[in-house]
Amino acid sequence: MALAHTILAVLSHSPFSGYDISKQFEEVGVGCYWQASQQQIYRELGKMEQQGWVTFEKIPQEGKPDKKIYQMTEVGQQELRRWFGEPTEPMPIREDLLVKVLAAPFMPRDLLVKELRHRRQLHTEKLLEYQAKEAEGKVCLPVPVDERFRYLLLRRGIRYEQDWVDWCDEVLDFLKQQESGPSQK
Amino acid sequence: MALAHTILAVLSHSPFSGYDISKQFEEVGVGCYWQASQQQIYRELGKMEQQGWVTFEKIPQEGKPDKKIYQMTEVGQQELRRWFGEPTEPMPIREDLLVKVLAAPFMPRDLLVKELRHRRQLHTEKLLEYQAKEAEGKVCLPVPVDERFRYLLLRRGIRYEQDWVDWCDEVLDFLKQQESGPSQK
DNA sequence: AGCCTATACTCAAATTGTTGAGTATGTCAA
DNA sequence: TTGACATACTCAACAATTTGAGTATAGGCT
Repeated sequence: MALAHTILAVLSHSPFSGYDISKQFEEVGVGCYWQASQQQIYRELGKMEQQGWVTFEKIPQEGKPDKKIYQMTEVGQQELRRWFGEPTEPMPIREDLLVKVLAAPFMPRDLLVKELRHRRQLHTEKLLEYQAKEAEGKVCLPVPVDERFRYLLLRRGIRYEQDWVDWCDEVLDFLKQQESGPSQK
Repeated sequence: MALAHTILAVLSHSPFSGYDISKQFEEVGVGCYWQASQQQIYRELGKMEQQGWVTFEKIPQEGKPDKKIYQMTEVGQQELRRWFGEPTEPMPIREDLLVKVLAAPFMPRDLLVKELRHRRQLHTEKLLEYQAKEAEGKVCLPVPVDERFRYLLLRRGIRYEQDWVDWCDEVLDFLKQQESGPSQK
């Protein structure tokens, strides 16, 4: 049920349309740590409206479908606060790449190397993107409080990507060592 | 579809019963980077059998239901190899805790601190568990090849938990600083 | 003129994941 | 001896996620 709460968290900053929210889920701000498709968001908003967590105002538009601007209700705020007070559990990692490492002893070594390089590349790109964002934000101080919290999320993203890159290097090093000197069978 | 491939990866080490596999998913070896419930595994094994990726041998047992020992087929091996050659994408992070940080500017600060300490604790425990495992494994060399690959997975787990602990500390520091000197509004 | 992208939302289907109950028995400890 | 725990699997229902199509129009590119 965390999707609903993520939407509530977004709406606590300001009212948005479903489309706006889905855009935010694609961006670095939200999307780098919680993904959801447009369809999921629309459906969830529908459910949330039924539960009274949000209300919407229909904005008629010409040439486009009517926009629905969603806003948190008092009930929604209470729900968010209630959820905020509950302890969370870490999400389990679910990574195809790690499954590949599990299967690796029985697979051609070069395919694994290729894959690791590929992943290293992807994580490096993300990392650079986040670091650019970080440098950008550091220019102008003072910053409003919620910007500072966003910065902490960005830090989480940076660490995460850096960690992946480092691990890829570690594995790549391991494989190189194995190759050069397979001293033990 | 990665669950099926994870099961194939497990079965490439040796034949197992569904129950055995589900046990492995609970352990550090597999479970720390791919979770699945017993029911999921049984269901998946059923599907895989229909597709011809695995076969099973019924082992009658006294006092217990018959055991089904699953084994990869030639087709299953081919499938695993095909999948192994395909590039993988990083899984998106989905963390309640990060959603909480997003909502944090509008929530009581002490609840966030409590939550961060809680999570820091959980990750520290995991970390110690993994590090114990690491130290254990380092005693006796030489090690067979597939043990070495398992070690790389353990390293991924260690890094992951360490990274979470470090980030929690970073956020906790940030909050302490905010508290003591809220110089800018 | 034809195509792609962006805005803005809806509906349906398939797959995956979670939760809980049900069947059966052996072992170990309080 | 009662209750918890481990073995070993099945079935059912629900919730969540993914995938894809469908409706509609404006604006820009070729």
